[in-house]
Amino acid sequence: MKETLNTLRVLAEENRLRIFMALHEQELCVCQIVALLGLASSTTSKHLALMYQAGILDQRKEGRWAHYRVSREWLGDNARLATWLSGELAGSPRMQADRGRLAEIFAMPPEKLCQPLDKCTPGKPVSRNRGKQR
Amino acid sequence: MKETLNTLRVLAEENRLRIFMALHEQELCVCQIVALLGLASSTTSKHLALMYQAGILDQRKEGRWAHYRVSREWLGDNARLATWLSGELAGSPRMQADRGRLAEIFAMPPEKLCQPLDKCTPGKPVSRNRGKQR
DNA sequence: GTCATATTTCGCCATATAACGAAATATATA
DNA sequence: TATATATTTCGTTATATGGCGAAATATGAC
Repeated sequence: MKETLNTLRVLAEENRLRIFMALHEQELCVCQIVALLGLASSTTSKHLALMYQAGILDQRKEGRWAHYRVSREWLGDNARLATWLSGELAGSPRMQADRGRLAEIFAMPPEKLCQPLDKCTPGKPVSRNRGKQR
Repeated sequence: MKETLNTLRVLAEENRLRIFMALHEQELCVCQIVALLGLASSTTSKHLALMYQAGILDQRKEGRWAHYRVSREWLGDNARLATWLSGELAGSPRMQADRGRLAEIFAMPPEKLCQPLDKCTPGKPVSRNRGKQR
């Protein structure tokens, strides 16, 4: 029960739900999630760590960047919960707005935001509008 | 999203999860739930009210007794979540202990606990071991 | 009516947690 | 090495919430 309870507790927070939906189908680096949520990076990092410790997120470190996404294993083990969540949230105005915001983030010039797909190197020109990552 | 968030928040608490599992397949009155959880009746009542307001529980008032059960409508609308929850929790030692405790509660003499099926009237003899209600 | 009982509401206390900024850590670049 | 940047950790603060007991409410019994 402890684990079930922890899963519910971790997901029962607005910004973590937003993170879940954003990382459900794509991998993002912390700075992108910070830009999406509009929270302090320290706060965002804490949310990500909590979700990672709960097994909901996978982490991939690459240089100074940390990339997160929803764990495939977790999705497999909690398919019904994930399906319920997606079904409930997909049409929510808040999540639709987040999807739009994410498109803006992907389109941002490299000086403004780290660019994980291109090693987040500011200064080097980076192609825009690459679409979904992976 | 608000409603989804509220559902998660309400279920992300140990005693409310125990209530959910106990009321999933049977109706119980407050005093039985108090006996099951071992909490003060005021605390138990607050949990029940929270779950009722979230639409998770139905309430049926009969005389001075209030009977609760998981709402059929809610179960229909949140089947995937309910299935996930039941699957996660059914085998949990805590929930198994609760099932055992509930059997004891059903077997209790009427002087010790209200007996909703028999109108909870202390003093009148009440048949025991009636098995699951409705 | 008065009394007893089931439930809820209220007030209070202790703990958990989400937020921030500052400091620490880690890594790439000059 | 020194600097810059991405991320995490730490310390603090404000708010939310679970717990209890006491009081209030509601209903049945006498």
